[in-house]
Amino acid sequence: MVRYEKGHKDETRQRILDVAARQFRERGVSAAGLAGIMAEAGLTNGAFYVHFESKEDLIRTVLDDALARREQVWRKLEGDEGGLAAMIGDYLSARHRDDPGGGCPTAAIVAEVAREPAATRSTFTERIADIVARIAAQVKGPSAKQREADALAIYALMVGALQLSRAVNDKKLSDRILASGAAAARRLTGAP
Amino acid sequence: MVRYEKGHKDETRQRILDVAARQFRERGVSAAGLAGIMAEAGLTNGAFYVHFESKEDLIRTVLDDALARREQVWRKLEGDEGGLAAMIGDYLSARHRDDPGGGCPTAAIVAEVAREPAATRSTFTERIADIVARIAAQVKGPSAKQREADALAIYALMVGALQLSRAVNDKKLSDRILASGAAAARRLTGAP
DNA sequence: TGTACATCAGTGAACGCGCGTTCACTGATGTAC
DNA sequence: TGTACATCAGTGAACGCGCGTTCACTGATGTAC
Repeated sequence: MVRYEKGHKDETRQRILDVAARQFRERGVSAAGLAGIMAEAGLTNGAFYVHFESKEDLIRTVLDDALARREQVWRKLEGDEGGLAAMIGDYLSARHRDDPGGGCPTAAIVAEVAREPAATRSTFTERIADIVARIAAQVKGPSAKQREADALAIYALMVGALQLSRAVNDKKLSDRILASGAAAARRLTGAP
Repeated sequence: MVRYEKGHKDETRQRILDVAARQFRERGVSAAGLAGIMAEAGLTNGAFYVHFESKEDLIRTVLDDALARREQVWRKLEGDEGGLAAMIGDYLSARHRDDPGGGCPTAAIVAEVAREPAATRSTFTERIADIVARIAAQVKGPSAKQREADALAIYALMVGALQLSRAVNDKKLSDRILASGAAAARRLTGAP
């Protein structure tokens, strides 16, 4: 019925991943259903299992894929002097706050990841370690240990502030959370 | 069938709230079902609607109740010199990390709160504002504005670090997240 | 060149199950006469 | 004092619905002879 061009299956798989990544971040991992994801990808229920073993497999793959893309963004900063400060401002911006579906997977689903099986949490751990290493490479500090510590704190602060800014129902408070978080994160970078 | 002692209904209601607060934090708000909550409270499905209008009503009430209790803990620090530093250490401890069900509701469900209706988010906002005000009262800073900004950043950092420490599947990294988060949060208090 | 068959991404109905919610009913108590 | 009735926290079965997963089937293509 369908003519299978070369790479057709890979494209379909990537389309499912993209839709799932968005829905997981927008609705939450446990609230997003496979039927809804497949429908938005233009497919029916059954085709899901041609591409993935289970929902857990999908979650793991989405995390791996989405966080790897995030790391690429951080990697671009390498060697850029004011890059980290700019990245902090971009992360804690109204635009990012108002687009959870297209934003940081960690901020959207970190609490749900904590409840997932070991395999999923291990995938998450590897990707987070990479991202933290990117931040650490941009931080001023007397030792590698101190730079990693500061990078961990900066990332935690960004993730926490973005989530709080999304949860509160008061625009001005939400804006203050973003601004205060960004200012404090910059202080932690050790920049003059 | 049951003899209704004075305050019996209030006790039952509080028991449902306590069980729900624990299950919401342990499993997540959308993954925790009413039937399971009622069963653990020693009741059957139907009795739920004698006490609450809907699941949303329960979520709102749990948030109000659990965060008000959290604020009481912060309130005890008032006037205590090293109280804030101790509180940060307690919040970012292995004990708190390993007991999500009995811990901070914000760290456990803030991302889900962001997806709730306005009424729920407003309740959350009020309680968060109270807690941040408690932290601000303990922070050193040149102005009320700066103290609120620092308090917001400290709270965001604590929430983010606790969540990350729970999600990663590497004990040593998890411990480093807690320690680095606590050290950075203390730096933000403005203490010498 | 034409025919038979294997491949495989995708279809769509069905599985058992748990969800939030509703409702007729129970039965111990308090109140009215 | 005894009887009739109202109250109401709680029971337990049922509602429609969506969940993750399974599976017999479809039909366009590539391959073998």
